[in-house]
Amino acid sequence: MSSEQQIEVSQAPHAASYDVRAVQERWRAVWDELNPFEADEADETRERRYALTMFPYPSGDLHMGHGEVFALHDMLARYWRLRGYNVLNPIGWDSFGLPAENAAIKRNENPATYTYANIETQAESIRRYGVSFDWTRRLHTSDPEYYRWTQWLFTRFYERGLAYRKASNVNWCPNDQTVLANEQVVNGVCERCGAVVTKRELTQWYFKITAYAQRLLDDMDALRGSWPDHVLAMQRNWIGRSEGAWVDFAIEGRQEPVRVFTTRPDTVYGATFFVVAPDAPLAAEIVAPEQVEALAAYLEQTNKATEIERQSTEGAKTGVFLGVHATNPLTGEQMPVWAADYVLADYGSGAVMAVPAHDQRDLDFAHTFDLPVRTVVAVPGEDDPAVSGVATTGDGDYVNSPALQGIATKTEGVRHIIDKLVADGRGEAAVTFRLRDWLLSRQRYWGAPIPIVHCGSCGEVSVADEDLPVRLPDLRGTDLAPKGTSPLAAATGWVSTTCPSCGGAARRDTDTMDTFVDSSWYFLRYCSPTYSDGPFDPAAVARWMPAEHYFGGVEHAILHSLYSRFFTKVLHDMGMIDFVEPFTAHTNQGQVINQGRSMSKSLGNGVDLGQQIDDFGVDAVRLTVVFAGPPADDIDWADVSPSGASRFLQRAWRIAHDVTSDVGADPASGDPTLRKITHKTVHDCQELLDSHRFNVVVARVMELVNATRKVIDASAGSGGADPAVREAAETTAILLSMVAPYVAEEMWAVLGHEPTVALATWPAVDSSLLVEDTVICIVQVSGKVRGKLEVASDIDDAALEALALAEPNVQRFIDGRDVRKVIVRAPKLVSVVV
RNA sequence: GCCGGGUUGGCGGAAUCGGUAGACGCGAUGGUCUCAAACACCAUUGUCCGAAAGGAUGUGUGGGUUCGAGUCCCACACCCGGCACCA
Repeated sequence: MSSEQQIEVSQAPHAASYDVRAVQERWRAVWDELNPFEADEADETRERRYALTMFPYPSGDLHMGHGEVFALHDMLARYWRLRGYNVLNPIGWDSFGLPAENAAIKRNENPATYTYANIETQAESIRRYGVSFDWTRRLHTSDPEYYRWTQWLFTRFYERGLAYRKASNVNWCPNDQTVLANEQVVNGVCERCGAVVTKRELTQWYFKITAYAQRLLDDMDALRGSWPDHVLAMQRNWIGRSEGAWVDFAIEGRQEPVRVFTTRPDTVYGATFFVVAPDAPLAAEIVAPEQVEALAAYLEQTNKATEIERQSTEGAKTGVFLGVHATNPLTGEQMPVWAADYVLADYGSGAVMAVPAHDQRDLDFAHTFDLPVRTVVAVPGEDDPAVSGVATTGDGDYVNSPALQGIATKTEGVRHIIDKLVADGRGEAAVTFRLRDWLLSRQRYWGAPIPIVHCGSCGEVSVADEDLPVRLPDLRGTDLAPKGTSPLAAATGWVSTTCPSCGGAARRDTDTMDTFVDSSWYFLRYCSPTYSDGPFDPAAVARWMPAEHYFGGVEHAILHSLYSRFFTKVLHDMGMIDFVEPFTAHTNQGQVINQGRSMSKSLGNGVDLGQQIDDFGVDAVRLTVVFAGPPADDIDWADVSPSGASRFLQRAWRIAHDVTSDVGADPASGDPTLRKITHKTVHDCQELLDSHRFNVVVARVMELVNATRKVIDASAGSGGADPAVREAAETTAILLSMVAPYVAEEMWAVLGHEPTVALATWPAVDSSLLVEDTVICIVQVSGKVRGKLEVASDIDDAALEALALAEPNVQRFIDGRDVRKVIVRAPKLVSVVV
């Protein structure tokens, strides 16, 4: 910083308030010049910490949700910086994606135009919001220098067999005209646009995330306690591990037996029919000639049903007999084989053994089609399902089960049957997962092109590293309109290329990648955003990763988090990084709502972040969201008071202006009570911040300001000369800088410090000031508070007991009764039992 | 149905080691200032009894453990979130 730079501060000595706008302008300029928030790549003396927050998608300007997450995240980042850590706090944009493409079609332009204009707007708003980002590391996933490496990673996954193409029945959004991952279909509708999702048989690209299912599950153990419980629970549900067995069923007319998965191999004796998913290849394969037509009709009916109808558990079961029989491997009985849509084609083998007595779905189906029910577990206290119509699943005595005589528990029964199946060569223990492979190809333009070339003679060939990135051709307007195939397919000049392998004519793959691919590794790129020899500099990543804390929305609890965890594990296996989990700790901030409901145009209850800032100032808005409650809780804007926050900040500012002692005045000579409060506040705030209880930190700073005000006002206005008041005011400025950086800078400057409170350090706590000379001791009689005593904090038990028993009101309640016991917890409590 | 989280004044919340329940703030009421209002400042503010001292009661419901429970245990109710024909 040049020495001639002077920071002008509103110096009117007894001004009642400050000009919020002027202050915001002034300090933003100082931060831009000094860049106090840049991570120091070279500094080896300070411990490093990586503070990560989910990068925004550039649709329009920032909204209240951004205001909340940035305020919370920044409080933590600034706290770490104050505590002396070398903090990496980067920002970027998740800038590929459909909204920009849809906007571009309407505006007849390239999506980049809209995207980068929005990014500039948001960047300006974020800077105004005073978030302590390191702007030198800014990245955008739609930049060719970024997606070059997204493509590079794809080719590495491809080489390892983790990216592959297959044909299957996939989710199709008729509105966006693209396929969707399972994760993007919510209650049968497109998560993005709300259109009812249908199924289509298409060949698509997948990432083999299922190969990592067990590790994704196991490694969550290390996250317990530092990730939200519900996020871990959601991921666990999503992965959906289940233990059971593969059981072989011979099917007439088929050479090989069909393996089906069951979690209840102990109920094979109760299997009375066999069900295949109508859309599984197996159904068409085994159907008897005379039933081919019936199956085709049923399949058509099933496919027409929307996902919502199909997934509905209401309503009668449907199905069609396939005209063949399967053999129960334990009873040898012939069981009819049916096709029914309650069996899912892509789970297990797409077929199940039906045990109607002990599975409600099978029982409902059996009732609909009048199929036999055989109870094999007699559960005590429950009616026979064959009679009651309610399937039982509990432990009980096995009946009709020759191999399970005398066994009384499910666990034992399961193990027993698995052993038997293994011995007979008809099955084995098995684990299946609900998790499916990640469908990553999209038939849209504004994403990273899949770096694969299709060659007539060589087949799929990945583009050579030195030819990356495969850049998007410049398409705009109606060229981008959804047609069911990728817009890239229409760019014929772009599509035709030469085969990297044989040099012959070939075609580029015309799909682009799901934007979740882009965001699965951006946190790694931040560590070395301009690195050109790979997606990231391994040394830089080793320095900063894993991120100590990740702030973001709960809407990414499954998708983005799971995918990022998957990428991290793959990169670990590739030897590029030495950790297996990317985010050590994770917090989901709540939503900002208004009047009990989500903000929406139709309800007219929207709250505009920019307007709030114009009305109350950045500091007051940030303080409001932090003070509203715990970070994970929703904030109802109708319940909070930015004007109250603003009032408090003015009070704090006046404290600094009332300080009349000189810089460096020795606080030791100051008011001892205030000093204790100051040091206790710093000490407590440290613990509160370490456990992310940011709202309580604000409350404690408010208490400090209140206490300081009292001292200033006490001695007829001369209290401002007390060095303890200066100490309190400086402490307030530093603590406040985490939440309300602008007013904190004003305070810091008026207190005679420069150049910026952003370079201040956490106040040292004098532990001798944390010890109270006297404390209030409460005295209970029969568990009720009957007296309070002010006693020396080092009083011994005997003396305290004597004092307590002598207290008049305590005496009154003992009232001559026998004192049976006295519990003394000196110096805070005496409990008298009568 | 399964999984996860929760239920504390008029409101947001605090009490995170089992030890004064209601910190801090909002709102409300009264007051000072003002011709008046706004702002600001001061005081009061869980409920009930009481002039006060003080007492009773009180953290979703019912039980339990303990000298002592918002906090621990058991059962239940309700609310929020996620998943849901995954065999």
